Amino acid sequence: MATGRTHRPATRSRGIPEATVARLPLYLRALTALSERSVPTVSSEELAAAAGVNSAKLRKDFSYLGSYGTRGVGYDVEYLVYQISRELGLTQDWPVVIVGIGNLGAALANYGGFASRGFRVAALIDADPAMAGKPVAGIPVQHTDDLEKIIDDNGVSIGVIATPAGAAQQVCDRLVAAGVTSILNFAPTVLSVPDGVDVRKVDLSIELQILAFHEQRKAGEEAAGEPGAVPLAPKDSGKGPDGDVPAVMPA
Amino acid sequence: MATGRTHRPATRSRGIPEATVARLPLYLRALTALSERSVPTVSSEELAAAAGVNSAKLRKDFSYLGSYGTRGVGYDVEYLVYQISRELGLTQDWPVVIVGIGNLGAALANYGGFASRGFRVAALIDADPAMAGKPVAGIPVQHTDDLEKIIDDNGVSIGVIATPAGAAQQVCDRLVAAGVTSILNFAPTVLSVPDGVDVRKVDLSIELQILAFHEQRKAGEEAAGEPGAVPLAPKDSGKGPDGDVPAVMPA
DNA sequence: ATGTCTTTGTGAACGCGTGCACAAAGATGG
DNA sequence: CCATCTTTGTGCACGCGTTCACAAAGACAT
Repeated sequence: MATGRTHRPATRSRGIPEATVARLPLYLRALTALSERSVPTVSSEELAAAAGVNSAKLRKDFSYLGSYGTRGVGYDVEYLVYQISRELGLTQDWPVVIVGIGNLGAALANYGGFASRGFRVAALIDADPAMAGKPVAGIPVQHTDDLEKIIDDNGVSIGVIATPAGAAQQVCDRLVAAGVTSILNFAPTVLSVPDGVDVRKVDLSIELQILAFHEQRKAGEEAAGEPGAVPLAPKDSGKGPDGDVPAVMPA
Repeated sequence: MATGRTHRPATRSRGIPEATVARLPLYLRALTALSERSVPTVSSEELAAAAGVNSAKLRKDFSYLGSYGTRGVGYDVEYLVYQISRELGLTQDWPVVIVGIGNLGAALANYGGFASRGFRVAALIDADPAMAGKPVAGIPVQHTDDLEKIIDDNGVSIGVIATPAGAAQQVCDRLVAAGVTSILNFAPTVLSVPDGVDVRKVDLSIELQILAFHEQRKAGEEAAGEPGAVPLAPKDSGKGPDGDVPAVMPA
């Protein structure tokens, strides 16, 4: 691209495509593994294979960060680890609160992957008074009443919601009002937030349903032999006819 | 967002776009809520709002399934619930095994969202002999040695991997060899699988890293000139891509 | 220095997904 | 039966992301 200066004001969002941002953590993980094995350099081909992506895509991704490679050699592993870490903002410490300490919330609190890289569980919050003070993963659970104070005292800007669906929006509103601007939502609900707040959703049952769709398609195809000629209902998966009938027909 | 699957042509001759499939569970959830409130019909506008998507997108999504709406009225809720359920393959029962019963695996076993719609936890599997026989979520944990037999006996085609990263690929290989063709992977590793096997990845730390990127960008931008609330000043308030001092230069 | 070989960085084409805007379809009321 | 109103279904254009293919850049050997 431009061999000279960026042709755009600094106030504009840096031109890194969202899809690229989503892959940077993947590259970082692969690079960290290489770094631990003291591998000095790596080619786009090798790294792409380790990250499970196309090598041209990887090179283009890195080109958005700048020209950190050496032609004929590859990329310097340590240098790239640093650059990606910096780009992702992992050179600083991010305090995180987890709200909703049920089975999932407790698992998240115990999850090593959080602390491993830049993230620190600053507090655990739950609405159940019986939980208050009880330590989970070595951190005492605090009551929802103190949510705003906890956010403020710890300078938290990232919140994790692991509450039941019914409580998620309310918790979300309070987090945002208290200053949280990034939310990772595990509750099976659509959260509405004001502009400027990022929400990422992790929905376990949706992932399973998507798998089920493909699974059914696979089963249907092998029954039909060749796809393409079946306009409707390749549904039987070999488990026998189900005799389902629509509960309601359209008027 | 938590995507991640093996690259494949995917679009069969008569295929529903992948992006649409990913939204169907969202619609289904919204429709189920309406159904429980005995709402007879719903317009694309209302349903789209409930699902958090654009109404034109929703109508186009439904058009891939067929013409189930009535112009001037909207969509019949019950009928649409049935059609989407059928399309996703949720009218049949999907036995699922969870491998790796640590904090996360146990949380998944207890997660109500699984059983709620078509999915049934057929077995819990762990490599730790001390876990064997111990009930989790009312289901006794079985040892990894019996993995193949369990898959076979229960006709399992969907597996959930919640093991440490180091064990994931090996577990994956055994699942696939035993007949599993869809895998939901929680381990922070890239799994390689043969063609015909679908993998979806849920990576908690990647989600957080993506949030951190946006969070950093937001913090960097507001340094450019907005008076008033400055919640917390990031140490690395580096604004430009250039100008920062790298810790390590490429050799 | 020069040539060869490796690997990056990127221009360009392509395909997918999104959203606008509108005509067609059907309900509803007179 | 006709007019009007509501809402669907979709043609179309646009932008993003992916991939190919190759010239440029540098390492390395002679």
